[in-house]
Amino acid sequence: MTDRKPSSRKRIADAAREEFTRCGFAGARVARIAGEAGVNKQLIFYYFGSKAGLYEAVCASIVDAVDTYTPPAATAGPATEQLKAAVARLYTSLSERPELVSLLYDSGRGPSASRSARRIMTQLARDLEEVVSRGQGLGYFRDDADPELAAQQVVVLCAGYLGLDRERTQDPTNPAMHERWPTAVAELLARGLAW
Amino acid sequence: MTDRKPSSRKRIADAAREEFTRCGFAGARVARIAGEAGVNKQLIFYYFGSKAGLYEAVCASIVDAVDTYTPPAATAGPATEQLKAAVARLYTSLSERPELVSLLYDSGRGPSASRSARRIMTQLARDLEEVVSRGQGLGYFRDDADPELAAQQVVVLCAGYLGLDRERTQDPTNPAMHERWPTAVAELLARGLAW
DNA sequence: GTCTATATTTGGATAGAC
DNA sequence: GTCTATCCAAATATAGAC
Repeated sequence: MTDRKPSSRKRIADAAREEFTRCGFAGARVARIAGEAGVNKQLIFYYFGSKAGLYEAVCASIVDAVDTYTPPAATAGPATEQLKAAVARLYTSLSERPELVSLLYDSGRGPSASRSARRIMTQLARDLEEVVSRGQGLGYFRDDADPELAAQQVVVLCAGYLGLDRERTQDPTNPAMHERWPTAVAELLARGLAW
Repeated sequence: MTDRKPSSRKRIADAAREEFTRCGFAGARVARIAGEAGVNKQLIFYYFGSKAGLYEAVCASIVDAVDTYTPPAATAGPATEQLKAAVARLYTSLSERPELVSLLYDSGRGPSASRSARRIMTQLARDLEEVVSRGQGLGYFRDDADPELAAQQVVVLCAGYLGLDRERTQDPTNPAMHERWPTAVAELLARGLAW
């Protein structure tokens, strides 16, 4: 609050995250990042050494953010409601943080992106997995279902959908789909997990 | 058979498809494509004018291939079996043609990739959509289900999974997942569509 | 820490011979 | 149609002043 303007380093990191998200590692331009951050290009090399170094720093901070992210306490009520809420949480998180989706689907194309992608995937699935397990324990869901698999299916359904061209998934002329998707995902899984 | 060696033009196009698939548009290198095709770099410009022109030609040929692709006649038997077979077909197609997945998730980053991605998506969903509709008509599936939505969910589940880092989805130390995934997808959808 | 100026390298593209 | 040689612009990176 007191700092009206973040440090140069932070502004660079923020601008870089956006640029890498939009263009991928190869398509990103250091000059654009500098311009967007309002600093000299050279300052980027001063802080991060190289474009690759900057990319790795960005990946690390993204991973950090999801690692420390604690999902809200479980909603009370029947397991299907909790599942619905968990899917909505995930979908919202991914919508608000396009860098997660981008990193997931850009891995293997940037330096060391694979490892980051793996951790993000695991972390994102965790919340879901717990909800499913708990639902099983309480007898709401089939006990021969695999919670890890179900969680992965949800993550793929959400991230995979949002990873498709934004012009379509967030098409202003058809906002319906963007709204309907998470609901449909929750419904599908609820049926998949029912006895 | 008679041509033991395809034309230069074709070899360039093939090499380009692989390079763009692996590296994306921005990461692809014209020199590497030439090397892989066993031709001079200049020849690429002679045929395709520019890197962007080459990319668009590759996209067009990919779209063409899926457009003319006719899915095998429906398997006889109960709808859930047909669904299972259709999912397996889709998953196999996508595994064998990584360029489809790549194009789907690289759209918006290459010239005119969006349009191609859209057509591919639609085309891939078609087979599935028919199977679901037919299953509904025969009373196997809930008639309040939306076949288009179900088909899209299947495509996202398959393409979204294969789009994740190959080191994971096709991890040799864990080939189990690569094998299990399509089965799990079919099972999930079957439950989702059941009465 | 931040800038100006510049070097270096890479990569897309052209000219022209054969 | 295919090659050799070369150009030019763009992009990463360095040097050094303030």
